[in-house]
Amino acid sequence: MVPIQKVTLQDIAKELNTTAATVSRALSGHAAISAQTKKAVLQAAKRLNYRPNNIASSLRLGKSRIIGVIIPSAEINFFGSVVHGIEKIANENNYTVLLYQSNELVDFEKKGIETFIRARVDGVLASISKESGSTAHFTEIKKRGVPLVLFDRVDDKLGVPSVVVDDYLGAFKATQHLIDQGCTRIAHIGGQQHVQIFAQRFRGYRDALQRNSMDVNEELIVIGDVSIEGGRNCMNELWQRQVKPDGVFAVEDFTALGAMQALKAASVEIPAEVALIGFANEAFGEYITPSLSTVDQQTIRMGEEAARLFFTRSAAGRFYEQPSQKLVLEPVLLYRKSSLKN
Amino acid sequence: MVPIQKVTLQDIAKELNTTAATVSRALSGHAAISAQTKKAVLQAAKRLNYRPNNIASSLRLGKSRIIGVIIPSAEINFFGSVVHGIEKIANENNYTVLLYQSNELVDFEKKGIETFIRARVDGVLASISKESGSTAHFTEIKKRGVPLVLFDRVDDKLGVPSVVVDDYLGAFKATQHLIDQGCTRIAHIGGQQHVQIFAQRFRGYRDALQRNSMDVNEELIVIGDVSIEGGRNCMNELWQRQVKPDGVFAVEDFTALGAMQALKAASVEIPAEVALIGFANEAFGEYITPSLSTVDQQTIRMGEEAARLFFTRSAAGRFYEQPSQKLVLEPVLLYRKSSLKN
DNA sequence: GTGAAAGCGCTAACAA
DNA sequence: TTGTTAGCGCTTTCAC
Repeated sequence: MVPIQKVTLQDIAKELNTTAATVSRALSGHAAISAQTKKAVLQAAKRLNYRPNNIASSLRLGKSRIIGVIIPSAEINFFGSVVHGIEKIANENNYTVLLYQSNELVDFEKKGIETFIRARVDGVLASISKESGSTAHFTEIKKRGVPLVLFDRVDDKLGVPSVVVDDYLGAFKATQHLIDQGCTRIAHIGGQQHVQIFAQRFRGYRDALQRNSMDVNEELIVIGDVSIEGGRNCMNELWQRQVKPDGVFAVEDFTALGAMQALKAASVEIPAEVALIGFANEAFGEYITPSLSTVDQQTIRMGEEAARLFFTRSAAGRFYEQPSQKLVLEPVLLYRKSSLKN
Repeated sequence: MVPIQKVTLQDIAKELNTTAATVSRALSGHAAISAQTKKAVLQAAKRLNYRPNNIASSLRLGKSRIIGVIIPSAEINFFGSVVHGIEKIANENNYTVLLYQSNELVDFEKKGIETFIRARVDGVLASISKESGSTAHFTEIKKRGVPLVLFDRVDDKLGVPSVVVDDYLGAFKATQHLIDQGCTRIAHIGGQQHVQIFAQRFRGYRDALQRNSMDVNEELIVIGDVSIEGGRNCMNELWQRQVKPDGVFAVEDFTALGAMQALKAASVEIPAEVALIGFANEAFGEYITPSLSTVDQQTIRMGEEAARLFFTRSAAGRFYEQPSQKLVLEPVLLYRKSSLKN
């Protein structure tokens, strides 16, 4: 039989023949309180094992000290890592993070938004699901005056602050790296071009070639599904064409993994015959053989910056009464075995 | 300039010349309400874009409809997957899940517990961090009458319901599988024996050998650090000994990965010369070459069962006034290329 | 420096 | 079927 404790400010007050108001002030470090009372309250609180009821305080204050975060999936390393960054800053500000997974589906996204509004979170940080045709449901958050910050998968049309990584630059750097390794026939395995970030990576690839006075050869470009399967198929197709690549920039790590599997199956040496680089720095990249060169997207910083954007803009006054900001982070190249010929 | 909406039951009531109580009843599907009123309320609620304030309702009802979950790390695939299972059942019951990462540190664990108590969560599901010398801080939850369910990393001494996987059986099956593949010198790379689950996996390995009338040879057993590095070192040590194994059961997937790297470095063919199997079904196991055979720990089900334990026991009356249960799930073998000789 | 009183938004017991 | 009233636990304004 377990006795249930439900100690409130009242209980402490009774104990000391004073009122809840005084106890509240003592505990919250209010200035106008005698050292003596304060000490007595602190002791009694400890003795009775008092724990503040955040629900009551939230109701009274009209703020919950909770940030709601919507991500497509916690199982994608990228998002897990961003959340880490968010949590860090949130903790520093005595905020708690509530997580919601959209599973890349608009319906879940809507449910998440609904949940957060009901929970009266103080702000929402979100990365938009791939499925999102319409992003209208996000305006509901804004309409209610609840701060919204987008990260990575953003929609500029929503007119809210956001944090992204420079996909164009990352792709440019990755391609330049292959050029530096001596590759002369660099292929690109790309993703659906209606997805902004994939299109930008494609642009970065082309521009890097041109900057180095190299031709952009259609024979070396193949667009497919962004997945292991997709990478495998694209690589096989590339390998059957006239011109064989000696370097491959894949739009994303899982795609690169598929390409690697296809090359291995064809007994092509990596990186000796074909150098390979991906994008995203997924966890498995370190573990596979050869380890996969890739572009790190500064995930932790992305999370930190998104959270900071929420806090600083909220502190500075009404969140939406400031010009919308877009923070662009610089990606970092990770040189691993799949691309280093030396 | 964004107008901020703060619509309450009162606002709807005024609109319809009735009271908040009636509106509340209409919205919550109370029986004693006229179809007409109900319809009018629903319409008005929609028109005014009303959203219930969970904070107020939680305070009133004394329950938050939130489950707090404490896990060591979201970046370990295993836990991410368990959380998925928890969320599924939570959603079905209209509950929200609050996640807290302990980073394997007791201090964070304590902070998580503190946060959850303040947030007045209706229950806590937790997996204990590796560091946990003492688990006394968990009694704080129980003492307050808040339901606590442990999963995977449990402590029977706490006397709370729990869900685990049968580590002994998983290890037994894994070893039996290597025997079935024709291995006759099966090595074990084990983890620190003071960790319960590692000791049990060791036991399963030995018993499987004995059941098949095979010797347990000390030459084929090496205990080390549970990590990639540890696996690599242990494998190298094994390979320098008199008796060379033709099968290896590693205590865990990362350890198996290290072993695989060591074998590859020594140009040993897997599985032809040495068959290899791990434990945990980490994501990378599918992607490496050869793909890693392993023991799946029924993560989703573990999460589901833990959540169900919370709901059913809570519904059945006072959570702690029932005998404590321990649910043991049966692990499932995943046959992949690293162990299949056929 | 402390107390009294009100109210955040909701729900439930009771009354009508 | 609906209204009245009270109160969940906290914080804050206004007195004193």
